[in-house]
Amino acid sequence: MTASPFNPLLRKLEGYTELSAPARAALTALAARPAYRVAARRDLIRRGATPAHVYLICDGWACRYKSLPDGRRQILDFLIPGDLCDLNIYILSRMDHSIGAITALDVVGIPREELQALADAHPQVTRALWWQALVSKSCSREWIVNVGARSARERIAHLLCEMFLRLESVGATDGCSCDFPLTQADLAEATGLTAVHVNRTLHRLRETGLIVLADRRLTIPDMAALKAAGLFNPDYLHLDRSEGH
Amino acid sequence: MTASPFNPLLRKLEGYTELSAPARAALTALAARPAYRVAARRDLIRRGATPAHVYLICDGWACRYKSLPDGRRQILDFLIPGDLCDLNIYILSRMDHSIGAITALDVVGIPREELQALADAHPQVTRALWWQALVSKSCSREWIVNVGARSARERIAHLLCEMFLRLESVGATDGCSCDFPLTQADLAEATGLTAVHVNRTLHRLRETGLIVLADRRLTIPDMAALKAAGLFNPDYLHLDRSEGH
DNA sequence: CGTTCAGTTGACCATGATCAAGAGTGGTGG
DNA sequence: CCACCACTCTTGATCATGGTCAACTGAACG
Repeated sequence: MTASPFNPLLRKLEGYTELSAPARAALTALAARPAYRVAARRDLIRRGATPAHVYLICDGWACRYKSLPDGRRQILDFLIPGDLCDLNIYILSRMDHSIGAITALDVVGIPREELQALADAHPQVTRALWWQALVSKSCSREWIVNVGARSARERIAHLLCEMFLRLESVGATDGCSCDFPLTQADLAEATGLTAVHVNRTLHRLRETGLIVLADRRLTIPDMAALKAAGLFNPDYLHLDRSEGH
Repeated sequence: MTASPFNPLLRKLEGYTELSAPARAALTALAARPAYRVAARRDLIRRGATPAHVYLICDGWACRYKSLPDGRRQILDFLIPGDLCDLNIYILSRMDHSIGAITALDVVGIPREELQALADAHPQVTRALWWQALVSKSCSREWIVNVGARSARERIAHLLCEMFLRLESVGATDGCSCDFPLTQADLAEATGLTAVHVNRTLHRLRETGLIVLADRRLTIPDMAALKAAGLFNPDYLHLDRSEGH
């Protein structure tokens, strides 16, 4: 259990909307329960399950994914500290995809009723959670564009931009660098490419100086250039608080 | 304005969850306002707009799409009768994509406050709307798999299965046939293929007897076979009411 | 030390893209 | 009413992006 596991969520929500002191305190208290640890590469939630908790990632990276009958896998999203697994607080439905740990994970499970009660008591929290749900939908749409319309180089550049900005929004970056635990196989499953082709594409991105990526650490010396290479437009992340009302 | 524009939405929501008589009446009344017509191939909502209404498609087909700076377009979803455009009833955020009419459209615009009031008054409605939002998220995820992990043949077969089942759930099919207004270019933009390749792939699907598609009309003689061809698993549509609680 | 896993590189291949041309259809305006 | 235009579908020829198969390196780990 980390010292203040909830910080990333608070930080993210406050990027979206203002939170009153009581709302903030309530959110902090909510997650002030023991985090538990999931080993790297293990599943946190399996397809077909009906989880009674909403999981909050406190530390580490996870991914949503779906498998096809013949073993092909598609990663649908990456989850980083501050992300909530599934906001099914109103409806208990069967998972149609799985969530797997990339790295070792610290997570807390929040009972649905408790989150619901909190949302009922604090309209600001409701709004912040809605915002988070809408943003995650918006991300899904952008991923469709990524795998459907962009070239290999653009896909990877775009994904790197997205992850860097998301990490930045929860304070998990360090200047123009960040930890980056994804393997090339992970990148392949997220972008709809093969690991071999990801390797070659990363090679070219490195060659042209757009990224420095080694030892699970990513540096983006010139973000504007990488954004251009990935046709990246950050609107869909809705990181700008002023957009809200 | 059609005779009972709201039927598709009611029918769809009742597929998800039970509605009390008053809830049903309120939903019907909500849409008992004049529908207006959008010409085929016109935009209903443009990227960057902040719509004050939630639009309900009463008749016709529309699509969500995003454009890249160089003109490439990716269709993100198709909207059919009974579909609500954007459930931003809590948060007014700027559209990060556009919605365009495929065919001529009959739509009604429901003021956000009114839908919100209805949801507040009828918890069943809230639940049904949440369900609809979660299902649409689930569809987005499946589309990522479609364009990211499936072959051309699989993508098209999958899309045809999805649309047919969705049409069936609002009563817009006729045995194993349905109206199908998409052009091959539309299919291409939805599947991340070129129109030429869609043409050839459809040709092969027709050749093997999996589909009959001509004159904007689709017939699926053997749904099980088409599902197999598209690696289609209908779970993600959450059409089964028993899944709810 | 042997094993496993991530990364790398080369050779070759195939799916699907691109370019191009023509047929059929429907709509529109002179 | 007909000529013209635009759009959709179709097909062929050729190309390229990215996939497949395979072998090797180095690091991590028991």
